[in-house]
This record gives sequence, C-alpha cells and structure tokens, in this order.
Amino acid sequence: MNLPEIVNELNNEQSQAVTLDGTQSALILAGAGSGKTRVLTHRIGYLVMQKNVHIDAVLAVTFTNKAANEMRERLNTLLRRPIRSMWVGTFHGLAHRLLRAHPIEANLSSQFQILDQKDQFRVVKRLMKENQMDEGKFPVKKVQWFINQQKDEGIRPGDIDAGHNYFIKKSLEVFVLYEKHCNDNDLIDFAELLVRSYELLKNNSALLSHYQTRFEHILVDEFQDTNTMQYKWVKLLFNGKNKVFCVGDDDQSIYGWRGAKIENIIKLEKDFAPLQTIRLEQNYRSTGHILKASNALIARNSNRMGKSLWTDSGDGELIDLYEARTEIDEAYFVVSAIQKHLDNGASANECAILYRSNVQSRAFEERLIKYNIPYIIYGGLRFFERAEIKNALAYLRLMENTADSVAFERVVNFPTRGIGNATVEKVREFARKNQTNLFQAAISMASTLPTRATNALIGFTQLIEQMQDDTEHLDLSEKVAYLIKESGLVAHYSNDKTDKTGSKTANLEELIADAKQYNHEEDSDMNETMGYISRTSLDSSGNGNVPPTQNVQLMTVHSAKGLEFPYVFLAGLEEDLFPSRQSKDEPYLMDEERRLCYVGMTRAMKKLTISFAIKRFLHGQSIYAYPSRFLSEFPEKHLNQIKQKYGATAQNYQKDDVFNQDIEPQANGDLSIGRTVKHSKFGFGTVLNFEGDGESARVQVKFKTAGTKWLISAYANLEFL
DNA sequence: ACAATAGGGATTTTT
DNA sequence: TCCCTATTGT
Repeated sequence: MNLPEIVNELNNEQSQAVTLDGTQSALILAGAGSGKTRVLTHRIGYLVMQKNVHIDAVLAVTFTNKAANEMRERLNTLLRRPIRSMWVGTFHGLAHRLLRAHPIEANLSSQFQILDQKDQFRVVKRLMKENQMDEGKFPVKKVQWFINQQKDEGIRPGDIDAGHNYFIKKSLEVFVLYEKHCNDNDLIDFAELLVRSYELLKNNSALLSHYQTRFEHILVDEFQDTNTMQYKWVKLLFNGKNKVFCVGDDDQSIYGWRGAKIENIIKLEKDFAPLQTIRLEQNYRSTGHILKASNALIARNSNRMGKSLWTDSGDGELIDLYEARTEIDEAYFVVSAIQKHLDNGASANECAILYRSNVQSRAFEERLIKYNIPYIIYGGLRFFERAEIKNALAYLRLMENTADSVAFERVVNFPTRGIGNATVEKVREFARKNQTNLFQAAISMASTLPTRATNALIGFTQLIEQMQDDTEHLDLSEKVAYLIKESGLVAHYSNDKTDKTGSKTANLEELIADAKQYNHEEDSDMNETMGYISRTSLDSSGNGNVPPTQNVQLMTVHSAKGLEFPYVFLAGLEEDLFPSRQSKDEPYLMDEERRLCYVGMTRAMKKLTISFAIKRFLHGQSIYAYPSRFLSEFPEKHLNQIKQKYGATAQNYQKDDVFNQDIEPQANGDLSIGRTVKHSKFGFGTVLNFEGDGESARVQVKFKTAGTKWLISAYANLEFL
C-alpha cells in the first residue's frame, strides 16, 4: 500500500493526524461523527506500511470488545496480512493477556479464573453473611461498589483510613476478607485485572522495560473514558521514547459515574509531553439543524476543551419535538412516526429509540408489538450472563480445574441432588481449616457426614470426574454438548414450567454452537477450554455469530454511544428523568447528563425526533413532569414543535388514530404474544403473555379499557381476531 | 425441594 | 407497577 491509499478520502485534519511524524505523541480531539475510528486504524496502517513499524511494536487499546473486533477487521483489510499476534484489544483483555503470560510473577497460578460482576456479588455477599453483617444496613451492592471504586483508583485495603466513617470501616473489613478470599482461590475480578497487571510491571523492572521497548506506539481509543488505573497503566508503559496516540472527545464522556476521569485528557498534555493536539471538527454524520442544536446544547457546559462541529451537508430537516400527554401517548406517536418512515421505504434497523433509563422501553415495546414492527431491545441480560449459560460454564470450569471454588458453589446442588446449605457449609469449613479447595474437601470429608449427604457429595465429585474422563478426547463444542446433557442441565430445563418458550434449552444449544465457532488462535497462550472460559467472562455479549436483522433498535443513550442511525427518536426529555433526578444537585453530574443528551442527539443522521410526556406512570404512580431543561438550551429555530390538540387522549388514538391505522395481526388460530383478542365482558385487548397451553393455559391480556388481567383460557372464552 | 407469598428497591453498566 | 430475592409453608 502506498501513501495516497492510506490518506485516501481523509480530510486535511484527519490526514494530518494519520501522517504525524512517528516521533511525536498526539492527542486527537475527535468530535462526534468526525471519523475517529478511521483515523485510528489508518494511523496504524501508516506506521506499519509507511514507517516500517513492526506490527508487534503496536499496542492499540479500546473500551469495548466490539470496538476491538472492528479495529482488528479493518486492520486485516488495510494491512493485507494476518494480525493475529497484534496487541489490539480492550484494557481488560490486554491486562488479562499480560497476566496469562506471566502468572507466577503476578502471584497467580496458571489456572486463575476471572470473576465477573455477578460472581463477585455472590462472593461478597457470602463473606458478608459469614461476617454477620446486616444486609439492611450494608447493602451488598454498595459494598461491592465501594470495593470496585477503590480498585479502580488503584487503592488497596492497607491504603485506606476509614476515620470515623462506619460504613467505610465495615466495608473495609469486607474488602480485606474479599482480597484474602480471591488470593486464596486464584480469583481475579475485572478491576483486579488492571491493578494486578499494573503491579506486575511496576514491581518487575526487567518485564517493564521489555514491554516499554517493545511497544513503540501505544494507541488509545475513547480516552475520555479512561479511569485512574487505566491512565496509570498507559503511563507506566510510556518511557519517553515510545509514543502515544490518544483519541477522545471530552464532550462524550458519559461514564464518570464509573470512575472515568475526563481530566485524564488534560493530564495527557503534561505527562506525555511533547504532545501535538489535533481537532477533528468536521462532522460527516448529521444534518445541520441536528448538529447546530447539539452544539448549542453542549456549549452550556463549563470546562470544555472547546470544539465546534460543522457540516457541509446542509441544514436538513428540523428536529421534531413532540409533547405527549403520557408515556403511552409518546409511544403511540413515536411508533406511528416509525411506521411512516417504513412506509416511505426506510428499513426498520435505520430507526432507533433512545432513552435515559431502561424502564422506558416498555411502552414502546407494547406499541411496536401492536404494529407488528420487528424490534430489538439492547441491554438487560447478555448471553453469557444468563443463569443457564453460567451453570453450564461452571461445569466446564470444574472439569477443567476442580479447584475452581466459584464454579463448585454454583453447581454443587444444581440441578438439585440433595446437597443442602448445611452440607455445603460443612464443606466450606473443612476446606478453610485444611487449606484446600471445596472439591478436595468434599472428597476428603464426605464420609464424616450423614449417609445421605455423603452419597450425594460423592455422587457429585464422581460425576465431575466421570465427565472429565469421558470428554478427554473430545473437542470443545463436543465437550459442551456432552456436559449439558450429562450434568442433568438439559433435563432440568426441559421440565422448567416457567420457561414456556423453551428459551433456556435453546440457549444451551446456542452455547454449543458458540463453542464450535470459537477461534482459539487469538489467545493461544492458554489451552482451548481455558481460552474459551476466559473469553466468555471478558466478552459476555455472545453475539459472535448473530446475523444482521431488520429491527427497530431500542436502547439507552449510554449503549448508543459510538453508533449512528438515520432516524433517531430521543424520548423522555423530562426533568427528573433526563436529566435524572439523582444528578440535579451536583453541577458536575448535571454536566454529564448534558453530555449524555448531546451523545443521544448526535447519533442522528437524517432526522431527529425528541419527545417528552407531561404525565408519566413510573414506579407505580403517575408523576407530572416539566419538560427537560435541555430543551430550552438550544435555539427554537431548529425545532418543529408538535402538540397534541386539547382533548386528545391515548385511548382516542385507537378509534381515531391521527397518525396511522392500526395494523391487525393476521389470525391463524394460535395463541401468541401480540394477538388481538375479544372478551365478552372486557372487550378488546392484546395478548401480552401466556403460560401453559390448551385448556389449562393462562393468558395475560391487556384490555383497552379494563386494564391488564390474567385469564384462564378455558373459562375466558376469548375470541381470537 | 419447591411453590406460594411477602418485602424491598427501581439511572446509566464498555469490562 | 414490576421484578428480583428471601422467607414461609407444604
């Protein structure tokens, strides 16, 4: 590849950033939609192809696995060579890689396991219980949060002086116990990945200088989202001879509440001097009105680094602003507008509904069902966080390493096999006294227990050993397929009456498929099973092989960061919702809310529609709300205000839908979610849910006037329309 | 061991 | 209101 090809289709500033001399560190302030990912990948392309930098001398860090995978793909195309060995990944992924490469130096066994958020919660909770701490006074969540907060700052228990703060004092006790528990059991939580790998290098000068020399170029994406530890991590790898290339946008920092420090961008200029700063201010995404309104909004924040985005794509359409009576009315309006876009030839996945809080998705979901518009809600449980998947993986972990106590605890009595809490507590105590793991303890002490418990425990350990033997020569996906049957998980979930759609067994099947397409090459410093287990913790999304679909996308503004859509609906712009009530007392929190709003608005390419409701049903009660302050923070000239005529109510739309006609789902005789039904007394309604089938089925119906009810199908005499 | 029931909490969540 | 967890009862 030659130079023209690398800078092809880059504007002046982009190309200046990409072709910066290799001897200089740089900060690229890249506004929303200014092509930062492109700059980042092309920069690497430039260094490798033009400056003959070896790909192993490049370290590229992102925040999400999605971003890392995208960069890998783009680099593959750009460099036209395999980049398998390249250090491109998330902070946590790369820290993990360091620890796997040098476990001994990091005081770990080669078998160490990663604790995800939920595993961590369970551990903290148990430790608190053992320490007789009152969960009422000390919520596990808060203590867990406290511990993680400290770790994100690189603070160890010994560094903390609780003073007279009782909560800190008690949390600190748990922190100490927690650290001991993790060390004894070879466990690493997310924050610990960073702290531990930092300490690994810090305390080992030979290793440190090896990596400092090796990584001639360190590139960091989304720099505004780095927390203290991540910043220190990058700084540690910097020795003054190598160079950093950081891309970020202070206006899009929306994770301050998780420890991200915008100030890190400012510290950069001091700690990595000399530093060249380049601003990317041309926006290629949004039309004029959207961009100008966004600019005006974000200009209200103080302490900005300063940037003003412009576009040459013209003003485009005005921003629609809809004043809804209720959240239901809001959903009616938004979904009708989406239907219009679809009628005009847009596809569903070009439309996104963004909101501040997940609870807001419900009203939209119901309305989308009514319209038969396909949709997907992001957020909520991810694939590898599902209980059934975690259970299957716990068996896999135990088979791989019987010392894995987290896995042991999880499945020793699941599916139930007569090992109750009392028995497990005895096993724990034995393990503690004899400095051994739970699995060993179970084998050693089983005979000292009542016959029933003895048999059950021996049965369990033998099951694991049996499965180890049987799968010795199987590959990963065959192993998974074997274990989900042999462990009794499939049998258990097929009998699960609460899972009417069979989604749990389907998920287990999906796990087999996922294991099959696992590419072990990228983490070849572990065996295949360990590599797979680690990946499932580090990237819990599980959408490795999800086919692209045509769905309206529903998500929080947070999860929309980095994405763009032609038609964006930004909903719930009300005081106390967006901005959130919890943020209104602190100016710095309010600034983050404003940035969040800015992020939401700048997702829109062609058309932005903002809405708010005067009255909203939230947490079991109706609340009257004022329009969000953000709405008055940009000029009205960018707005097209739409108000519902007085007297119109949500109910009226059904008879006399001012936006669109209802689309009736086709009748096929089957009971299905979304079906319209008629009841002799309650009238028309929509099926929201059901359980069981045939005569014994119970159906949940939302009636137009009578509210939502559960009905016995056999007595209800529902007429399916 | 499981189903029924009562109580409490309910921003955001890259890893 | 709704959902998740802890407790209680069979």
